[in-house]
Amino acid sequence: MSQNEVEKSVPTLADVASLANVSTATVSRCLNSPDRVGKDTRERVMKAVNELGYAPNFGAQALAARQTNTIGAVIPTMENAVFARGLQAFQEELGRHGKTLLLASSAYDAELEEQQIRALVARGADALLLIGYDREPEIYRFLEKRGVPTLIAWSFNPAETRTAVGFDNRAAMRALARDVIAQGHRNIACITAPTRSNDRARGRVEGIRDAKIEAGQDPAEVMIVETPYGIGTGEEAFRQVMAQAPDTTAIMCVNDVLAVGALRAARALGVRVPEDISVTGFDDIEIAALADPELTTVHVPHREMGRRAAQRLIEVLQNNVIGQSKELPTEIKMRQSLGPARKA
Amino acid sequence: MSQNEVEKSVPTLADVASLANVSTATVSRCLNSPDRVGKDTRERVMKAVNELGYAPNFGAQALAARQTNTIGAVIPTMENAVFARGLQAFQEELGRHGKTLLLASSAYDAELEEQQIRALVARGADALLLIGYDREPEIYRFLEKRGVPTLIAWSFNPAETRTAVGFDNRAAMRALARDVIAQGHRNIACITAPTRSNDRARGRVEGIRDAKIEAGQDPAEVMIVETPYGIGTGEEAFRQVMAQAPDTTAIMCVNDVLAVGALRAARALGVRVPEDISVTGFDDIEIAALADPELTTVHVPHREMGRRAAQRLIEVLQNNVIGQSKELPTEIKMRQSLGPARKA
DNA sequence: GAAGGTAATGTAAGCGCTTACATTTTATCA
DNA sequence: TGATAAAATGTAAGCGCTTACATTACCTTC
Repeated sequence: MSQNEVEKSVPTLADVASLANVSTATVSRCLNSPDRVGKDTRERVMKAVNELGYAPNFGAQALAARQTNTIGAVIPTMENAVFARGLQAFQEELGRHGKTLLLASSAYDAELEEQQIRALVARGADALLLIGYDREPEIYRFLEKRGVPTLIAWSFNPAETRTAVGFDNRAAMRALARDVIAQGHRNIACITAPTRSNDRARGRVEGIRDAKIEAGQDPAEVMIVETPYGIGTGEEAFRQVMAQAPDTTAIMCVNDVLAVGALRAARALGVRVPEDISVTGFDDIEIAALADPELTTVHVPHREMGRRAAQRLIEVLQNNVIGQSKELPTEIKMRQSLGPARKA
Repeated sequence: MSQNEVEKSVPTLADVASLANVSTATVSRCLNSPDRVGKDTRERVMKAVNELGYAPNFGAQALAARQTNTIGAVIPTMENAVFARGLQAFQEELGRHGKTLLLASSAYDAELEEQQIRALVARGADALLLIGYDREPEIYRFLEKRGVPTLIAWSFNPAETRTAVGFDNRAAMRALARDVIAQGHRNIACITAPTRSNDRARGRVEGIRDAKIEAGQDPAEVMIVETPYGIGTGEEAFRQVMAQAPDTTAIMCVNDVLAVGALRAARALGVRVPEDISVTGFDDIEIAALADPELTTVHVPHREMGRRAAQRLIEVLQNNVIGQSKELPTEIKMRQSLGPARKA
């Protein structure tokens, strides 16, 4: 020992160094690349580390190493099960690689999202995960200027240049719409979340129109009701469709939550699903299978998406190259809420 | 201008200072305590900041200021809606005060939780939010040694000394159990999540026993089935109760997810709820009101808890004092799944 | 056994910011 | 108007770590 007065404060690298009788450089090497240090030296240093209960100072490390081992994510909200699920997998994978998650949410508000992105960058996020492509070009410019690698999730669009790990929202909904049309439905309504600065919702709506066109029908026939995310808003939207377009035989919702709302409203109104009207969702979250009738929907591999996104970002940090976009497959879950169109 | 060669790299405080023709100290003051700087100087500096697109370097700031403005939280999992909801509110409130959330999850695993706590501290979390009291004393010692203020959420137990913002799990369940007993139930079963290192679940189970005792009944009569969190596991547990204790007239579950599982199993088995058997939940998440029959449960103010927890932690960082524990009220939501006990 | 190479360690220069303290400018008032 | 206080700004010393480069120790090899 060679101590001074009180051992009050937190030990630093230098304390460890002097205890182990080596230079700070050696201690640093011991901690960061142990094989570049002799065996007995290493043991001596590690012993000192334990004895002192040393742990590196984060700020100093970040400053000197120029990275924080922290990855940021900005999602619309954790209260939406799809994001909670994907993010959980994302965080788990990050943790497995020694990275930590910095999290912020935008409440589906573009301006708030921008603020949050800036905040995460200011907090030293080494890379960023963002949901969907839609965003002011200015933000992307900012990110590039700061050199923060960014990955898009939840969307995959071959027409876009940015790297994404996601699925083709439009194609997925188009596939489901084909099935709906195949059941004889022509008067289709769509309940959607706001499509402004939300390419996922917009793509899904487009998918329905695509299928109408394919079937030789007029895409303008599709009644669109835009409403915020929620069960209650889904109920209201259903009522609105019934009131304004009583001929409707199928309602396609851009997510399961709105669809469950529709189902509830149908029951309350005494409308039978699927005998009187069919309802479909999107996402395949837990309540989809729990609903009564069980909801026909599009299954999205949220967990896999989160996990892969994390892997991608970790790769970027290592190789400094963000690879190709990756499209994940979706799958139609045919359940009870979709049936043949009723006769007019 | 007074520049050298390429304006490639990220601008620093010094760049701003020389552009604005002031010292770095003044620039720093402009950014951190603007009122300590003259008006025109301030304007000149801010102009330079914008011109250069300057943003502070996180590591340097953290190192010099000895804080990161980052608050950590370790939760069991985001996939559980109660945590997603509470955390969402927590993060929103943090954001409102310029703090950022560092998030990790433990998957209900004590050892993983410890790792995550250490990781967040290593990433410079200024303070920590933890779920429940149960935890190795060693971890608390570590946190104290490192001087990281810690707040407990989701639990409130006057017998514990640590500061918490939560609710009294035991008392809440006791109250619900009283209502169950008042409906004539005596053969009560309890489906619970693992109670080891989970004082919330344990408290809820205890609450049932408390009520039994109050009613002059033997608390040992309560059949306990422990199973991991999930709808599927809830279903299984329900079957197990039916098989082993067919006299049971009420099943109290420690959370809504297990209860919904029980409800499903009941339907599959042709057991009517509540005519044949009553089922109760805990938490009051969305599916509780969506279930058929609607689930009688205990409403927990998750969002308020998250918000208050954030406020507390922010206070600590300012005043260096973590105040009194705060108990939040819960409320029994009487719905359809609880009814009178069937006659033997 | 001298030359040349490799492995282990040390030296010290930053990284970009905050802040205590020193200095200069401006305002106030007898 | 000069003394004095208050406000504005500057100077410079760290904060604790990483890492390029320099140095030393230790093997090989012919």
